[in-house]
Amino acid sequence: MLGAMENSRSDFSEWYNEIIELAELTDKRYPIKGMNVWLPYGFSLMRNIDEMIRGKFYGDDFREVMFPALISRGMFEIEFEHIKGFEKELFWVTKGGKESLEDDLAMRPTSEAAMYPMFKLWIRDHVDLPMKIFQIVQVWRYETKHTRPFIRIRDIHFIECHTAHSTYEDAEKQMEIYRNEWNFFTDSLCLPYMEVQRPEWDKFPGAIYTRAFDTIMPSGRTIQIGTIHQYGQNFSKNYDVKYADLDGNAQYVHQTTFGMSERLVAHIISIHGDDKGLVLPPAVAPYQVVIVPIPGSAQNLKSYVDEIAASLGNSGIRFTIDYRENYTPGYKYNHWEMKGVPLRFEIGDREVKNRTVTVAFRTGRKKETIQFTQLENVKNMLHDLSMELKEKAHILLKEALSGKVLGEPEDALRTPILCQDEKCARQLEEKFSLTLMGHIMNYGKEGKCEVCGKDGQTALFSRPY
RNA sequence: GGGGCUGUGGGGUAGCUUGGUAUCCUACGGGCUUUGGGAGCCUGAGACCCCGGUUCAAAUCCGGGCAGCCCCA
Repeated sequence: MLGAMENSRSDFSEWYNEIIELAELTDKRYPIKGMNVWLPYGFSLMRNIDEMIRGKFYGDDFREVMFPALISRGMFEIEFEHIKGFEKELFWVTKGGKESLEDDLAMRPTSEAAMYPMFKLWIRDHVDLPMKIFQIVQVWRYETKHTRPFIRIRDIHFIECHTAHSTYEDAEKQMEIYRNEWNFFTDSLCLPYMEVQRPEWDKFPGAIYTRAFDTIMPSGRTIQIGTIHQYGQNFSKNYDVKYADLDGNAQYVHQTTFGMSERLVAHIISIHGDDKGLVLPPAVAPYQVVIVPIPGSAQNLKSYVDEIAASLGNSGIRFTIDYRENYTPGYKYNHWEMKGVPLRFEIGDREVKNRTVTVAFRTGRKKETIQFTQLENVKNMLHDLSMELKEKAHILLKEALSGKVLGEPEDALRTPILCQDEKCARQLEEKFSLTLMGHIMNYGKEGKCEVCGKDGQTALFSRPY
């Protein structure tokens, strides 16, 4: 079956659908459009990502909360562009048992409308600020078109931060903190990204401005895998979230948000995967090491494997031992490569006799044989492997930006200099048959607008997922 | 938003044009034998997406629904 993956870069969609099933990440046979079942292996990966992110947020003084999934019409329908931005993708609960509800309840598509009425109760005084909370929950969006696992779904594993501050400047500082956090996350996951300023007409409904973290897929299309939003006082004025400042005057708070989702998994699969299957970043791989014992003449194979396991356990390495009978070592090698396990230990007669460990790297580097006493180096090996992943992935992004796009026609992505004028943007969208994502903040340069010649900077036009 | 294609054991498929007994591979259970890059033999279980229509008879033809995939904007 892996044969179909031989040209992973030329038929990305087929490869993507197939590897999700083979690696047992989710089961997409659940009979409702756009809703898939997280399987143990896939959910373990997601949970490890959650934990990595959770740990960082706790360290940055966020507190974790869990809001109800339902939002009343009244909370939502505060007259505001926010609701208009979401009204077409809400799921509504309209009945309780056999009775119609007097007031329909919306399933949250994101949690502003759920949280901010509570913020109004919680925030009274400047000492209550800043308020920084996050939650990791499911959100629901009624996508009507072309759902795909992890990329466009109706039941989304979502990570959202919400903050409230006394001043716009404080909120801006928070935006900078988000950037640092995002850097940490993508470094752990070995993902490259662009920070893109969304154009006015494409920012988050209700935001003053939106910075999206866009990245490249092997198909040449781009995907947004994170966003940070500056709300200023747009929401607080509508939800009446006020605090008393030092002089006792009522002021509206300034707010920000940071959102991520299971699209992180989509990008990990896509950017690191190869013809053999997944390649998972060591920081979040369900198993960082798989031990494959190879039966032979050695009597004490199991006890030696136990020694190795104990050593890995003491080092805090996540590992599994594949003792399945009726499977040859070769089968197991392929199986765990497909699952993306970063390191494989092969333990047979030779290793038992010499007290060594043969280590195979998922990135394809030549196998190494190390002494048992060198096992403490496993963390370094995982670190080296992470560096390899990062480097390869960053090269893919840079090549895409320079026009060398993987499997797709070369016009899948364009990066001209553009000014702020919507007319110029629309003209180029028409010309390229691509969508403007915005100006690239971290890879761009300044120059003259390709259309009108006014001051501008590098912009990203692409076909987004 | 527009268009196209497809639903057959867990996965991949043959059969559909021309209506009548459902093919093969893989995975799975049991047994034996094997194990340093996808082992072999024996054996077992497992399927026509749903609803309606046409017909003596529907996997096959028609309509609707649900689901999946692809292309364009």
